[in-house]
Amino acid sequence: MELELSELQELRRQKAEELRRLGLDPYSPRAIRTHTTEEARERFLKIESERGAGAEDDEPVTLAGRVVSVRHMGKTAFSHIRDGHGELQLYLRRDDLGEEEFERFLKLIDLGDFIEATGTLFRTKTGEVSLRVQRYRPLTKALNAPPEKWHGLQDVELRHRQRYADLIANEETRRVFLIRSRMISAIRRYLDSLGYIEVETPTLQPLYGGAAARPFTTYYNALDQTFYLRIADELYLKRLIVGGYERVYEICKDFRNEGIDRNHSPEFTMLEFYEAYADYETMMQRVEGLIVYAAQEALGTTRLVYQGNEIDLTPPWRRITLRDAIRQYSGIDYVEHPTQESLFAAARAAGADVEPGTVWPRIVDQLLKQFVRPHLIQPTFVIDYPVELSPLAKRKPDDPTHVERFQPNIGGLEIGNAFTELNDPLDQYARFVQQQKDRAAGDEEAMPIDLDYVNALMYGMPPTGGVGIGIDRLAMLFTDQPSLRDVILFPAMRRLPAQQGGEPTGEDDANKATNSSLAAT
RNA sequence: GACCCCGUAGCUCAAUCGGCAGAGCAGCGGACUUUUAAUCCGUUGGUUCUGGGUUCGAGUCCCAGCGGGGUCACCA
Repeated sequence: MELELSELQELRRQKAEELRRLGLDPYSPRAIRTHTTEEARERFLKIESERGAGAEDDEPVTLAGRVVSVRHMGKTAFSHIRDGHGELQLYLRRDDLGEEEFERFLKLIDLGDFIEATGTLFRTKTGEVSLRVQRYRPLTKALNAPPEKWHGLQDVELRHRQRYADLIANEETRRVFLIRSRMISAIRRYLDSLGYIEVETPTLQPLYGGAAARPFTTYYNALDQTFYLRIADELYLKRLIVGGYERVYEICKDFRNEGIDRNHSPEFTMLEFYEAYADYETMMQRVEGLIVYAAQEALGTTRLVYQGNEIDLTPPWRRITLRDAIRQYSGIDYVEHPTQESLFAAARAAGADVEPGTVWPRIVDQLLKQFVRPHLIQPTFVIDYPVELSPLAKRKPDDPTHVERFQPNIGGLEIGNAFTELNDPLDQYARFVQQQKDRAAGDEEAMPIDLDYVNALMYGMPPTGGVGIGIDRLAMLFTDQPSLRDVILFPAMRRLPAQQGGEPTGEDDANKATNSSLAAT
């Protein structure tokens, strides 16, 4: 099958052919660079500080990178190349390169190509550190022209479908994912420094649990059974606490087969960490410490701006019980409305967006979402949730209707969920049974009973605190992005017919799976 | 899943009330030996997302579809 090239692509292909005719490989197997652009600039600044203004390097350096601009002026040309560390200007003169090489650069090197350039560092009269090129060599011919140089790539769909082009065109995109990466590595360093061990638990699970969500379903051919992509790793991590590890964490993808919006993605990244002999008080301090450290490492500050709001991460963070928060922002005290009918009426009267059939816990949740969360701009722990909302959390000793649970909220975003873990196996079993009743009553997201987990608890889990942090939401906060998709490198998109080289072959799996939502369709 | 908005050159965007599809960047040709979105002269490039319909005439209006975005629902 012949790949059809556009007019512009064909022109560039011909230039690649011309390079070949000249004995130059348009797809060189290797680059031989001596310095990154960053190292070259540092080198020159050092030389300049030693020898004074006007100094020029006397040793040649070789740089490699993508040509991102060319300004031709008769018998000279300026060009910027970009590598993974930054950009540096090339200064090309016909008198330095010879007429043939100089013309060849102008004729055969395009924006987007990778080249290698050797020369000496100096500062132009306009003050820019530059490389006076003695020779250059093509490394990679780009057949696609880069997006518009001034506006970059704006089309949201293209930016997501072709993230590579977005990264080439938009400095901001490069910044966002760099910060995300630094944030995650800082999180690992922080937990490692506290003696946490990083573990890996199954992505494909025979039974899903640890959260209320609809799973993606797939078929495990080798085991001849339906499996689920994990919606959480919670129950596995707590099994490890049962096993005797004191501090464990995992950063992984969770999958929830639900809607996509600016705060939700069916495939998202979660950090969960569990600590024996700790409770939710301890874990609040852990969260404060973790996020402050990550911000300091990734951003160099603990004061940030999210969507126009200035946020100060300095601990201690505000704490407010869920009951007080809802009372303060909606005027409703849900404790005074223990029945669905009563709470529903009060919620409706307050203007809450709830349907008549909404169950009691969901009304509470709606009140939280609608009235409280938008006000939680500065870091705030909302604590102590009704037991009905939290089947895996431990009850408060002085109030068995509530559990020791908190959710950190920053910038109006719910960035996590945590509690003192329920370690009473019989209470846990009873909660599972209640979930099963909810499921029978039509709650598709109620958790299935996990008897093996109950069995694990029967071996004894010490008092334990656990936390889940939504890494993507934290990345939104750190990078001031309004949508989760802006901090996910390759957000899921519908497949375009034109994108396929052929039909995908996932049919066996799709046919066997009772729910083929995971399989290619 | 419902509703609303968007889809024009490789990219960024115009196109009056329904009346000859245009500009900038990129590309191509040329001038220019320190430029910074270089500048200047010339120039190529269109299935206006797809398929129907209305009309003398559709980028524009109507219907359906595809793709994306937003709001809602769903998402402890």
